[in-house]
Amino acid sequence: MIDPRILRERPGDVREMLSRRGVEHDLDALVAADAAWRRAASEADAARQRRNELGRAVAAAKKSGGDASGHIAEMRSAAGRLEALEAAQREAHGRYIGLAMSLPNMVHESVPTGPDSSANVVVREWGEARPAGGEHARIMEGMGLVDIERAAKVSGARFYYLVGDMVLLGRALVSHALDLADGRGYTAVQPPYMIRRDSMEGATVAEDLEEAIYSIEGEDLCMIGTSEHAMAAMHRDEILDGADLPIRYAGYSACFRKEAGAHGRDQKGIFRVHQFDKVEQFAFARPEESWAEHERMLGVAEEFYRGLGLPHRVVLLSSGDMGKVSAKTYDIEAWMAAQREYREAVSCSNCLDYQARRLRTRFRDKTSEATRHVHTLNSTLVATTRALVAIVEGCRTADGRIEVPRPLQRYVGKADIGAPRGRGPP
RNA sequence: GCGGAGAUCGCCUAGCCUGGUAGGGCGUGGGAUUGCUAAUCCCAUGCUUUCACGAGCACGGGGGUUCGAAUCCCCCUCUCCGCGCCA
Repeated sequence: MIDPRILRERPGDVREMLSRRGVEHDLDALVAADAAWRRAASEADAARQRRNELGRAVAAAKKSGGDASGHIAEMRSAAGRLEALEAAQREAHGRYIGLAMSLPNMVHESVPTGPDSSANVVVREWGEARPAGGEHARIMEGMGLVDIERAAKVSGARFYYLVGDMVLLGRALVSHALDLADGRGYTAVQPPYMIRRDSMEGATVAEDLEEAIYSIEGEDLCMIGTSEHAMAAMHRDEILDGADLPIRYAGYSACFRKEAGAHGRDQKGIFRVHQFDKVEQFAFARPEESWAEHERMLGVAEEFYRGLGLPHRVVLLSSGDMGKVSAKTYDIEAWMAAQREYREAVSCSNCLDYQARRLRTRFRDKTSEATRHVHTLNSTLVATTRALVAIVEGCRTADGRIEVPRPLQRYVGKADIGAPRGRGPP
């Protein structure tokens, strides 16, 4: 949710945001609902004040043994009026919230304006992006490192069994990411993989909830699409101590995605799947420090890919390509050698106070001070499946083995991966 | 899953039976005094809104009864104890 003050004082800026994002939204209805709600609230407020005064008068009269019947009669008639005013207030507030919750976040001035990814801007490139022939699905299946067919039989499309050394390599990515995060001031957190619907609604927008998120039938629970969802909601309805900021978490979890809008895209292998493991950077920051935190966070993710020796580039997403909760997003796109393309491996966003407002996460330095909403930021450190694809396609030796990136070797226990020693599935 | 007990302003707690402005202690912040640390005293210390005075809201959440609910009734959530089941 954006600050209602922006809506009231600078509606032109909000309109500009909508046009830059290419999103339709009934702003007039939202502004009207805001005004109606505030009016209804102050009317109901006045009626409550009158009721409270009368209540005190009744109590005083009864205490002194006097006759309170006159006041009680007046309260009786005021009660019906108050009820009607409260109903009007509830209705107006519901209308306002409904419209405000679906309004996307403001867009930062440094974000390029454009309809889609074609307007994204490449910020920098790293490493030598060499094309290669071996497609990850074929390589991995050929070496018995993944079983897509049986996963399809058991679970359906976009699932996979990882097998043998590929499991160790995935685990190594997670271990290395957690160690790096620890060294950069992040506290590791393994969050709940299912969260209640109202928590999910605070962390994401309604349309993503429908398209991307799995719900548990018969329960008020959703599967997280990323640990970001669980981390963002972690301090909901809290007032944090400003001295504790920034709070940096490295969320480690499985991620679940419906991929409902992706029919036909990236069908092969483990590139686009319903489930993967991810280590995610998440930060709660002071508003005046959040842009520096954003760059810092991107830097940690870049450090991870540089350390693995994986060629990649940093891209600043355009206004039309960004998520609705983000004010500015960088992607790190890793080189996928067989696709001969850079593809998204990391997404690093500053959400300003948009999530914090929805989740009521605030802070202050002294109890005498007014509360302010924190800023929330999130960035992938590593999504295992995407990184595995980049490694399998990009790190092949002349004799067809997969070279384990140096920082991962201590976790995998070997320098390269060949065919399994007769233990893989036939 | 069954039985029992609970949830009050950062922490502890009173109030609930018997409905009528949510009180106290600790901690924290500010001030006074005392040649220091300490002790003592005063003020402030849930949230929202207001330039301010003030007003409203708040006793886990939501309904209901009532002129009026922390208090009575119903539903839900969570915590603790015992039993059952279980990695």
